[in-house]
Amino acid sequence: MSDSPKALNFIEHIIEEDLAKGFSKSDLRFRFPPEPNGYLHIGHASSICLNFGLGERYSAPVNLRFDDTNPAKEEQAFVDAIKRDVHWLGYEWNTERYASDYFQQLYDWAIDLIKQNKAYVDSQSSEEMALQKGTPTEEGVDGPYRNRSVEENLKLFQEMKDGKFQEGEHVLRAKIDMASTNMLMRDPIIYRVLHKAHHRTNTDWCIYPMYDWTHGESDYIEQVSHSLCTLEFLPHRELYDWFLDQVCEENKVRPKQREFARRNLSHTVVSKRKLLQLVEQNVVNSWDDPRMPTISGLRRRGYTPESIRNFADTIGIAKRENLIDVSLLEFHVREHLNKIAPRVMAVLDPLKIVITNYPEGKEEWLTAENNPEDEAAGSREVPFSREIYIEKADFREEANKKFFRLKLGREVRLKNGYIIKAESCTKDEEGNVIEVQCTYDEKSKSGSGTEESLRKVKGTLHWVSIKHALTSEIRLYDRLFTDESPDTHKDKDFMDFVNPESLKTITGYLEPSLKAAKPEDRIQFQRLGYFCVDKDSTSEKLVINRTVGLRDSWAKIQEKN
RNA sequence: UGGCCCAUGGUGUAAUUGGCAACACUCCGGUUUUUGGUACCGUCAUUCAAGGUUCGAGUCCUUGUGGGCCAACCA
Repeated sequence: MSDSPKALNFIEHIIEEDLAKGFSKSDLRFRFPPEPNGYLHIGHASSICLNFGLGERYSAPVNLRFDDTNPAKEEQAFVDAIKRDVHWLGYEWNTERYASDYFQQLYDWAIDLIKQNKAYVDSQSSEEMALQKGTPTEEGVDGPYRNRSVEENLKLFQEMKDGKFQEGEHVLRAKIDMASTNMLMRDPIIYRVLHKAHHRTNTDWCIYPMYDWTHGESDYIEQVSHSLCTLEFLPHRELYDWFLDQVCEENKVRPKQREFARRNLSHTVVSKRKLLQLVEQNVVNSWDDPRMPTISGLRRRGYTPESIRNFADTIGIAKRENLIDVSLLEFHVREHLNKIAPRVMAVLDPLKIVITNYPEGKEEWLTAENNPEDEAAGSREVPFSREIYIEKADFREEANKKFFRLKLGREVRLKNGYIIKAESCTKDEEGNVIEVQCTYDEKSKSGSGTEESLRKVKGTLHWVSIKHALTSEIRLYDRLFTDESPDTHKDKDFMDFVNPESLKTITGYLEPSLKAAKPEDRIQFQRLGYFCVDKDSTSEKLVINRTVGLRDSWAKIQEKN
């Protein structure tokens, strides 16, 4: 894979340099480190694809490591959901790890730090400590407990561990430099007291290590060679390295933290807080609502793992601010679904057609190709009869030459069927067309090979036999936000940009072959778009989500007029 | 009145490490088509600015401009 002609991203360049400098390829190791306090979303997918993609490229192991150091926020349910989502994306982790597996080691190392006079127990309030910490432009000052004796520190830390203190009474801090230009080096807290049950260690501990102390050391324990995180952790690197300096042994791999810019997707938000707000305020129905940018939402929407991986692959990875247009994501679903989704006919906005010269009561089954992109997909039979539905938008009494569809006096091809001609139509009191009377050319049947069947007519319409149609609930999804970057406006709340038409529920009429469809089945409704059977479906009634519409150049032509 | 990071078409990412600015998406135009889909072809940049080094700069240096991050007992 490493001889792939594809251009390398800057992380890969770093790895190649390390390799060139003598780092052993067999020592390469990566990790994906989610905190189990929420659901994975499209932004995480980039990170997952980066890390696991590196694992594939270099045949290196990738661990799934849960960064579970804050029992106040973390739950087993999230662990399960995260594992399911990573798996669904198509990745296998080498080993499943938990930062909590290392609590004892971390504790032992903390004792060493204290003994070396590199850590101390601070007994001030967080407000007092914040005051001493200074600001980005002002140096901090040493606090009153900074020079406690090693013995006292040892004793207090032991008592913290033994549960002798309330939350907030004491913390353990690394003794680094209160005057550092890097705020994170101003004696960062490494342990706090938390009387909370942990989803894995239960009540074994009442002190919990902080992120900075935990993450790098966990990388070291796992011998992760390249620890990749997002840009906001860049200032943490100095601390990451400082902590590593305290424990690193010479013959072991020293992990290297490198930072990349998180990918931002247009027309959505991705912060856990905002996603939660959408759920709680019932803007969406759940975390896996098909409008959510969560992996579970995308899955339910009908996205394929391949399309998400291809998307992640083409957007790449870099260090600059970015806003990736959803159209790129949509391109990748269409690209994949075009290859794999069986074609099927469904009418979503029906107009009744009566074929007046077709015998009443007659029905015949026509052969329809399942997927023109995939011969192996075979064919199926669809029923045809005297009364069918077509889309309202496919008929006009009069129209100019650009309108390739059905109009009075003109012909059109019914997909997989006959050529029909519109003769007349009937309207309701308001003037709406409610039925069109057509005649068909009996010899024009698709695939019959007759001269008539080979006639070129400009338009081809999808249709469904009324008598045979299955009715189903169709959920038409659109972008959740009308603004491309809803949460970056200084004067407006992201909720102001919620698209009121992000979901339209209608009734659709489907060809009967869909009867056996199951949740997560993906299909193309010809000329309409890609759809996916929803888990809300019952044996009585299908519920079908629109994943994404087909590209629609007709809509563009109309927009221009 | 600090420190650090970043800047390449409308969008995202490349550029063999100083040698013809490339790929994908979008947009627009066209060819093919029993999906106005797919496929295929074509158009769209003086690389934030100004200086400097060099035979040669997107790449190196300086300054400026613009954007981002940093003061949670979160990760």
